Amino acid sequence: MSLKVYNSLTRQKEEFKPQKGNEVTMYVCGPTVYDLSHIGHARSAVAFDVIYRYLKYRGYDVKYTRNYTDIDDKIINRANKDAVPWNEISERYITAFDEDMAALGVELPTFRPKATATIKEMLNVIQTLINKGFAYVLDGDVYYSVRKFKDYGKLSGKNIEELEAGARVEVDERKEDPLDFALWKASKPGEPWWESPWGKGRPGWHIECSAMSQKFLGETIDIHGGGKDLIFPHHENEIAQSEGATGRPFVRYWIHNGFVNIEKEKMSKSLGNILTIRDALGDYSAEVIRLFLLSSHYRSPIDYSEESLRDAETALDRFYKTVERIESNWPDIKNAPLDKNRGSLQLFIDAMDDDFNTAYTIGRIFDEVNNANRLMDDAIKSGVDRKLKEVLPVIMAIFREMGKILGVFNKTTEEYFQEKKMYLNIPPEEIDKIIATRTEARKNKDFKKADEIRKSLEEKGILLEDTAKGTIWRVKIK
RNA sequence: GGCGGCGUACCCAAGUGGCUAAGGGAGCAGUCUGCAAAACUGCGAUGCAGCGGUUCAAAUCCGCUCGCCGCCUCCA
Repeated sequence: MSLKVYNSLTRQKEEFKPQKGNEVTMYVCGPTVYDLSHIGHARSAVAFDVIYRYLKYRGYDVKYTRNYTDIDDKIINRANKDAVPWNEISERYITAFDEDMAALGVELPTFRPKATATIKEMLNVIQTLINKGFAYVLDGDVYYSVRKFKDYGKLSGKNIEELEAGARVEVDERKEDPLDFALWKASKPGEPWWESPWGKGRPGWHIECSAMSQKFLGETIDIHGGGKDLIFPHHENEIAQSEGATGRPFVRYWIHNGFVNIEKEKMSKSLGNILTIRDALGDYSAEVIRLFLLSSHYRSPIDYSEESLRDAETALDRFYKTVERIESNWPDIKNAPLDKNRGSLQLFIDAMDDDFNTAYTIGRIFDEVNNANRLMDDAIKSGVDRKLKEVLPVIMAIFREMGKILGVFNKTTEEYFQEKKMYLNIPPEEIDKIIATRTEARKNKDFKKADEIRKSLEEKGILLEDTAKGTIWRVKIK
C-alpha cells in the first residue's frame, strides 16, 4: 500500500511520491503574531503535526518549515493601540504561540523562521520578479502584475476576468490592474522599515512564504499546507511569485485543512466568539482537544461545542480506564514488544495512508478497547487467561504506536488520572479519609450512610467505584 | 453572480461500487453488585436529504430538486 494524499491543486487523491527519494519537504503557513492563537490555529497545527509525525513514522526524512509572520499591518495596528514597539507585540505572541503548541503536544518543526529574518531573500525574489517583468515599481511600492502570470487562478479555480468583474472598489488608483498585489510596501512615517533598492519599506504578506520556503526547502517543495481560507488569495499569490521567479513548479501537493466553528457559528471577531487555545485548555486537556480534532477528517469543517468535547473526554476516559485495568491486573503485559510479524498495525497504516484518515484509526483503537475488556471479562469469569496473554500485548503495542502518531492515548494512566484530579479543590487525602469512613459503614452494613457519602462526593465531582480490591475514585466529567 | 464543499441513527462521525452501513456519546434491557459505578451482552438506521437514472450490484457513479456551509476582503 502506498500513501495517498488529497491535492487541492488537482482536487483528487494522488499517490504521494517525494521528488527526492526519501526526503520530504513541507511548508505550512504559521500564525501572524498579533494576538493569542485560537482553536482554528490549533486545528491546523494539530492536523499538520499528525501528518509530520506520520511521514516520519513511514520512514521519510521530513524537513518541515513553519513560519511566523512577524511584520504585518495587524501587528503595527496592535502596537499602536498598546503604545509599544511593533516587535514587542510580535515577540510576545511568538512566545505565546510556542507555549500553546507545546501545551497541545505539537512537535517542533525543523525550521521556524521569522519573516523579518528573511528580508534579504525576499528582496532577491522581488528583484528577480521585476527583472523578469512580473513586477513593477510605483513610488517605492512594488506590485505583482497578476495578468503576466499565465497560470494565475489554477489553485483556487478562479479566472482573472471574473475576479476583475467582482473586484471591490479599488482604493489604490495607481496600480496597473486592480488585481495586482503588493510585494513591497513603502513605509509610512513611524512604521518599521528595511532598506531596499526601491526605498525604505516592508514586505507584503505573500512574499515571505515564497522566500522562506525557497530558502529552507528549495525551489520546488513536496507539501505546502495551511487552512482552506488561505487558498485565495494567499497561496494563489505564492504560486505566482515563486513560479514567476524560478520558472519551476512551486508545490507538488497542496494540503488544506477545514475550519472550526463554535457552537455552529463561524468564529470571528465581530461575533466575539473567538476561542483561544488557552481558554480551551482551561476547560479540557490537550489530549481531549486533540482527540476531538482528530475524530473528524482534517478537511471537513468541525463544530466545537461543549457536547462534542464532553463526548471526547468520556471516550478518552474509557480508553485510559481500560489501560489501567490491564496494567493493574496483568502488569507483565505492559511493556511487551510489538511483534512486527503479526501485521496487527496494517489496518491502521492503511487508514493513515488514505489521506491521513485519523477518524478511522480512532474507531479501530476503540475496537481494540472493547476487545481488551472482553478478554479480561472472559479471563476473570473462566479463570483461564491464555488467550488474553497472547492478545493483550499486541493491543498494548498498537496503543503505543498509534499514540505516538496521533499524540493522543499517549500518557501513562497515572499521569492521565492525576492530571484530572488536579482540577479538584479537595485534597486527595481528605477524599481517602471520607472513603475510609464509608468503607467502615459498608462493613457494618450501614448502607444508608454509605450511599449518603457516595452521593455527597458525587455532588463534588467525585465518582466512587467499589471494586474487588477496594473502593477507588475518579473525577466526574462535567 | 463565480468557485468549492456538505446533508449517514437521538447527537458527533467513518465509510465514495460488492461481505451483517465502523467507532464515540446518549438511551433502554440483562449479567455483575448490598445498591450503584465500571465492564460485558443484547436492542437501536431494511436505511445513507428527496426524486429519477446507469449497473448483475449504489450511501458510494450521473441528472434534477430541496436544505446547509465555506471562499471570492484580513482570516487557520
